[in-house]
Amino acid sequence: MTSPVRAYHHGDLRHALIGEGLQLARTGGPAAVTLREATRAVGVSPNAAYRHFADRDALVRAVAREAQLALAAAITSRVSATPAGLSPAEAAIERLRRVGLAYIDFARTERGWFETAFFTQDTHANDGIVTLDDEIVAPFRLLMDTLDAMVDAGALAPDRRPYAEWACWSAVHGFADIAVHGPVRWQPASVIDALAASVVESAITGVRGTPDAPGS
Amino acid sequence: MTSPVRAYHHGDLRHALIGEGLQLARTGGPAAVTLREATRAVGVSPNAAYRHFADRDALVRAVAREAQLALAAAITSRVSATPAGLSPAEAAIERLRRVGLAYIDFARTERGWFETAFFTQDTHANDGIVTLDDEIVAPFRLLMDTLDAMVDAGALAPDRRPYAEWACWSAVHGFADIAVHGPVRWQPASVIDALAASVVESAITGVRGTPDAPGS
DNA sequence: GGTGAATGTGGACACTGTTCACATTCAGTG
DNA sequence: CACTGAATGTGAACAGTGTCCACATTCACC
Repeated sequence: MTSPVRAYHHGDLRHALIGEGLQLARTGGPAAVTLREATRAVGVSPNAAYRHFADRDALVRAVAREAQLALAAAITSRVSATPAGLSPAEAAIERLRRVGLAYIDFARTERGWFETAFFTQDTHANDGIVTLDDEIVAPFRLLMDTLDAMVDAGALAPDRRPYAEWACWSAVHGFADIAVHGPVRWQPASVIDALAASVVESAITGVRGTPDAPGS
Repeated sequence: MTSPVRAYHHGDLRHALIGEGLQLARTGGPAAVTLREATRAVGVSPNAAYRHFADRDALVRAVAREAQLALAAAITSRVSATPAGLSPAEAAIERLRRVGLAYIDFARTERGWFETAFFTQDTHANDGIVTLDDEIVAPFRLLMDTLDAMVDAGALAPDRRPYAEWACWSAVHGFADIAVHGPVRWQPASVIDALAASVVESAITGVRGTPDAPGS
């Protein structure tokens, strides 16, 4: 679109740095997204970054937000592929299952992004009161909607809805973390798949209060 | 015991560095345990550390192991305090509940140690086959034992035992991580307590396949 | 007592984030 | 069109980090 080479002004350095940061984070996690490497890759002096980010941390946070969106996209894609032909209740449960499995798969296939998405340094702590909604990330909102839909479809008793999002997110996020960092890490993929499925089923059972009826 | 000041040889530099590393990790997490700071605090030249650790990473891993033991101790202490007078099945479930709550409390009160305990850099990747047992950390073994005891006490159906450890650990570890890094972080302690209790109950329900009978 | 191994030191290098003063370019006003 | 202030990028520098090298000191043992 614009002229290919600009001598001085880059034009959109901020997004270029975020893009480069995403590439670095993808293979090396949040620690790999370094100010000097990102600016070097873009072909700009290290200090140029300071015109667009207050801090290295600000860059990492911007990259983290993108990684969160990538996670949300992966979940949405998997949920959208839910097959037709199920009863409303079955479909709602199947969607919740897909949210969990997509979350875990993303952590395993895009480990660097997953780590980056949940990287937080405790700066910006007391900048006023932080309401929960301010920091709700895209994947979490997807989970909330899915659970609400389960209630609407009669797949989840309304009195079991409160706090259900935390139980689900905890189980899935915890397993994702363990599968990426913990002792499961070296197991063959097929074993991890089985464990993931088991954990997700257990989480669904825990939330609904009763195991799903077996069958196809 | 030994002479208070040694001009050259420290005597037990390795443990001194680990101890200093623990102190640094406690407030600053794994990133704060730096080779130069640890050696400085001990009063020794930075390179002295290389006689006892191959790497900065090796030091951090040694500190991480200590942090894992601290976590295991916190869990054991809480489990040991299980009141008497419950039926064997009730006691077994109560013990599992205490494992989970102690785990979460440790993460919240000793955040730096908790982060350090699960800090892993992917070095030593292909040094031969790594069996699961090799890397099983102390807290995980505690969880396994507790679940086995539940089966013995009739509080958990034997066919529900397989994989139960992963469901439990995932839920509890995931919530701990969220409570420390995620959006729950800024909530008042009472709210986090309620969420933690809810998550643990849900995990227990998920594993057993049916909600616990209400009542004390 | 002497000798080799263990341990600690000092200096250096590359890399990082960050700050300061300065250079260049853009955008808009007279 | 010229000028001027704001936006943006540069260069040199400083402190801090991990790590390697050659060297110094001390310990343990023959």
